[in-house]
Amino acid sequence: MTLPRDYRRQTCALSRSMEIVGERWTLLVLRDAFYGVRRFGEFAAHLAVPRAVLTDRLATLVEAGVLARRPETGTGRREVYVLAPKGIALWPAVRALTAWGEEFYAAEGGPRRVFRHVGDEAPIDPEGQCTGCGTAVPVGDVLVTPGPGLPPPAEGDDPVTAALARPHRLLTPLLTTAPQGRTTRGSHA
Amino acid sequence: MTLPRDYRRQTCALSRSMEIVGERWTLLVLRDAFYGVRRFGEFAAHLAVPRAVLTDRLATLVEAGVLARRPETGTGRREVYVLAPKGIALWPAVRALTAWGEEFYAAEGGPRRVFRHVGDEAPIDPEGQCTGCGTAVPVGDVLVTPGPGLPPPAEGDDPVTAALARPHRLLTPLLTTAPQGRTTRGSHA
DNA sequence: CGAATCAGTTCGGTCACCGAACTGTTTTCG
DNA sequence: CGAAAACAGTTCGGTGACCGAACTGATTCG
Repeated sequence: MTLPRDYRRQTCALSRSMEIVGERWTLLVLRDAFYGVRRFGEFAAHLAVPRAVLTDRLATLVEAGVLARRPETGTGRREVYVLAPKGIALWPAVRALTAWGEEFYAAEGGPRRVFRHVGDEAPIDPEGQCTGCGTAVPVGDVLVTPGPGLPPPAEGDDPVTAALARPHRLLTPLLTTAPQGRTTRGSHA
Repeated sequence: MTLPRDYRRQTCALSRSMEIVGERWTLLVLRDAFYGVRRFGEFAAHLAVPRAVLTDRLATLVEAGVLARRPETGTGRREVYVLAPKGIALWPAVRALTAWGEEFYAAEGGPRRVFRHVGDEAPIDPEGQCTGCGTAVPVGDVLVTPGPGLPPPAEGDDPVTAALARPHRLLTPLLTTAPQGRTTRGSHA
């Protein structure tokens, strides 16, 4: 595990952020963590990231206090990675970048996923306001729902992709059963 | 110039964004563009990025429609890089990441820079709302002001750094006079 | 004209990333 | 219990991106 690459001689706060979350794959790992992905194999299968890189990113994020590594609650004795408060504070950034991608690289037919307010199910705008009730939606009250641009579920989908085809609340565990074998390739995210 | 690295098999909108703005230095280039940096040499001196990498990033962003390359208005016949509407739409993402860095990696004494609403000069919160009047501040009405955590101006500062020690409105040209020689190292951002 | 400025390009060295195979432990199941 | 699968990483060789420094050619200035 290496230290994050430094943007030397920079005093702007954005450079500090980029040292933590600016490396390849890091923001995709955090997005999955918001979606409720928690275990090493789930991240690996869903993202199709080289496992060594995933190891490095998770360790860096844990060391930075963005993620926490802790024993799985309930049954298992396995370790899981969950967002710490410092990681949850990145939600506006993840939402803004996702919204930008939806706006300028929309799929045929419309957005791939829509973030909705869990109360009234109205979509959330790129700034985080509920378009129904007008309030700022806290991250725990965000529902991820499939949009018209989402590809239909396929046979070879990994369990994370399959689970994300159904509405799901952010920060709640996505899978209860164990994911399958490690040779499956990640497919859709 | 190479194509942006692909996050294969990903259908999430965030992956599309990361293919454009997820490469090293890219978001720092865009931040400088919001600050009013426009010329190749200004970016190079302020960021201390390898010039070949800067060439690649600017070309990628122009090709993607995030920046526009066009002749300098008024006097010069030189080319400048300015934000296109698609680039301006990235402001919420840049603001959110900058705010996160200020929150968790603040300098001694406080924030390095504060974004304010040009009307009432009240600070803008991480979600883009003016803490004074409560409205969402459009990017053109944002004032960047030095904060208590900003290092004092030094002798060797490049012109961009020096100019950013004074309040400045986003998207307006930062420098009117020509920047100095290319051997100066970037210092502070 | 001669010197300085400027926007890139070229180049060799180093390091991060990649994919695939492998290791050791834990869990599942006959 | 014992075998087999699942799981969380580690190891490894190859490739490409990034790095700093020097260089090029066009434009501008004195």
